Amino acid sequence: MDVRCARRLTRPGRGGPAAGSPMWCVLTSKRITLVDVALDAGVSRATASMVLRDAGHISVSTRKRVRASMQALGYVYHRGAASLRSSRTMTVGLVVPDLSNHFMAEMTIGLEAVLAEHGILTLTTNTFEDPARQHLLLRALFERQVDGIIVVPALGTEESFADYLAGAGIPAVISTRAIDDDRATYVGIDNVRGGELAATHLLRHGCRTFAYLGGMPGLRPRQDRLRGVRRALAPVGGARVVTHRSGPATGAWSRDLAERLFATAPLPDAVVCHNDSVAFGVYRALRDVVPEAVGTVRIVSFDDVDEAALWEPPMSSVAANGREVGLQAARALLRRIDDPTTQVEHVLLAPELVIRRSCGCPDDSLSD
Amino acid sequence: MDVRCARRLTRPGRGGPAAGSPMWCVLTSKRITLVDVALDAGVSRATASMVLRDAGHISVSTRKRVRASMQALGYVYHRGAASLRSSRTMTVGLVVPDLSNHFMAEMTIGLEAVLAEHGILTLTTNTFEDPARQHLLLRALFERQVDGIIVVPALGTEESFADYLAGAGIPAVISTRAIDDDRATYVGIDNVRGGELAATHLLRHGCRTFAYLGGMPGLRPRQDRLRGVRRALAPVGGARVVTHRSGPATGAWSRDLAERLFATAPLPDAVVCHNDSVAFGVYRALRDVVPEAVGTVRIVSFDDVDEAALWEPPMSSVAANGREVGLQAARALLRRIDDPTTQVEHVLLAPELVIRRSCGCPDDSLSD
DNA sequence: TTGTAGGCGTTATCAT
DNA sequence: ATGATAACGCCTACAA
Repeated sequence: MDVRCARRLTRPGRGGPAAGSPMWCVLTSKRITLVDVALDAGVSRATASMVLRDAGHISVSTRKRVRASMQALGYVYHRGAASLRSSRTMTVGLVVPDLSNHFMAEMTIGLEAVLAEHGILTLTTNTFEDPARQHLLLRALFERQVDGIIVVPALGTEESFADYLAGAGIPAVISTRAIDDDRATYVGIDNVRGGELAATHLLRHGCRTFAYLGGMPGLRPRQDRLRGVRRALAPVGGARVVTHRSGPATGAWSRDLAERLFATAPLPDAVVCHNDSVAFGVYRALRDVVPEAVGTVRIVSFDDVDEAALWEPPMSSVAANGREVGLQAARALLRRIDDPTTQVEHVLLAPELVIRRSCGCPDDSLSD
Repeated sequence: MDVRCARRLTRPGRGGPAAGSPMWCVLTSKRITLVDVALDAGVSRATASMVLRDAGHISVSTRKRVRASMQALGYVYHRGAASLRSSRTMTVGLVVPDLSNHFMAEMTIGLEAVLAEHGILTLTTNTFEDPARQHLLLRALFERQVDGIIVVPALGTEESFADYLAGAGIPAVISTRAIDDDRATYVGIDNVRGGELAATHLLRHGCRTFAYLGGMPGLRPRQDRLRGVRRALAPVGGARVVTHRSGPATGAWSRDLAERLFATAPLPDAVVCHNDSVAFGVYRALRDVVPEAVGTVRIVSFDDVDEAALWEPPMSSVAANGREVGLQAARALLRRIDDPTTQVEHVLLAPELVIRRSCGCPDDSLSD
């Protein structure tokens, strides 16, 4: 008996397994391939392949026949085999330092959504901010012949990383954390502008002494935001950044820091926090060590996570739309995959200051 | 000239590109394969393949020679081709409804870490709680021949889903949201126990009227937590759940709801929130409509995200360790991939109540 | 210890 | 419009 003639084996007449059930393959553990379909439909592999991909010119009747066979046999496309031949895997790699960071999770979702729209799946990898791990993961991605790659460089990523990436010869986009390299597209938010936005608003409230808390020193986002703050302060006499401390952008860290900081030194007029978590930690510390200051210090942070609006006081925050960054990054990558000769791009998304009460506004009234 | 003899083309003597540079492949766009390596090292494809995988018995000298050639030519393993032959892709699929949910992001990280440890990469897909999308993504995963799959079923997933999954014949684990099916391993937290923990503690504070807010009605976690609460209340005379409302477990939703709820009805003694976000929204509503109640209503939530400890008042929360769930799920999957005949498991992780002040404890003193 | 000869499931290039 | 045939890059017997 010809095993290839699967249909006869799989169709036990009325009352058998539902049409399209992969029962047969489960029972015999023999994979249904295109030749099974072709045989069943009475055409050649080539023809079957073409109807599969809607390629070439196939008569309606054959097309129908082949589709019916696919259905009946429970055929599932073997993209791996196809990739071997077509050298497109319809898979891209994503390398992020920390998926539990809300911004990056949002970015990932945005990315994944537009890629999936195009039939492309995402290999997500988390580096835990470890460059060595990042290198390993990148290699693993290359071994899988990803069609493109999106990476948010880990803290401590060396210069050579850019070479490695460029050397791989596949479309790449760097996101969120810019690096000094012009061979890969970059997509991120305009952090300098964000810093300016925050500082300018605080200045209007009459603030003159500023603190900047949180964010890792080696990373561009912190440098840029701080630069933005300073740029806004520069033209205003007496306005300056009196303290800035770098560190992991977490509430646990900032709480500890702020407890020590505010117990000894005089409070600044304003503190701009690297992100909302940092601000949350600062508030906790304030409440615990100098509760009377909670209503006085003006605070602005970055990201505008959902909790910001619920915080007491409602947090003024520079919104960084991670979802949008993801969308844009994916689209930029798609453009380069489509045509690798296209110009390398630098996409900078404009942030927006969401004014609530932590900055000292009585409510949402003070327009910007 | 034989293109296969790559070494001569790629080694322009001293001063050329760094050893290991994939310069050649970039210039000619011809992929370096195992036969290039074999030719360069003067061995057969098979031998080269074996040193690649540390299989068989190869003499040290050949092994060294082959490795050197791989290095020199900038060879990168083509896992897709290998998969075609070995039928293992070293790739698993992950299907989650919402990566921006902190618990799921944590789970994903945990998962991905242990899988990566084993050389397995994760195809992450987000369903946005859409069963149709979930079906599509699942199929895309199958087409890529994933070695296994981990899924957190989307809201509205139908019964047939279990059949589809089982029919695919690949190792699968369901996580976080149990479904009524015994063909796939399940890994999640013990939500009934969690509910009991929360309610029991609140009972000790003298609470008798309870509200349960948030969580979607069709999902097991909500049903289980509520069941746990009720089970704890049952033996106590006069204690009961006076209101329970279902809905998306977000602060925006709960804030709206609570504003309406607490403006009209009398406040319950205690409210247990489906997760921290819900609790945050409730507090915002309380502050906005009945500020005097902020210190009186006792609140316990689930998840214990970082913000919970920083909240005012510090939030008492039933910790759901997403990272750990991810680890366990990955390990369970690995076991089934290793040996598909192993028993299907049901792993239930014990939650832990983290007591802070929102429940009414003066500080961390009231032991449980 | 090493080499030879298929084959994995698909797509591409010819013919017909 | 359809069919035969040769890749794609690797792995697995089995033979030497």
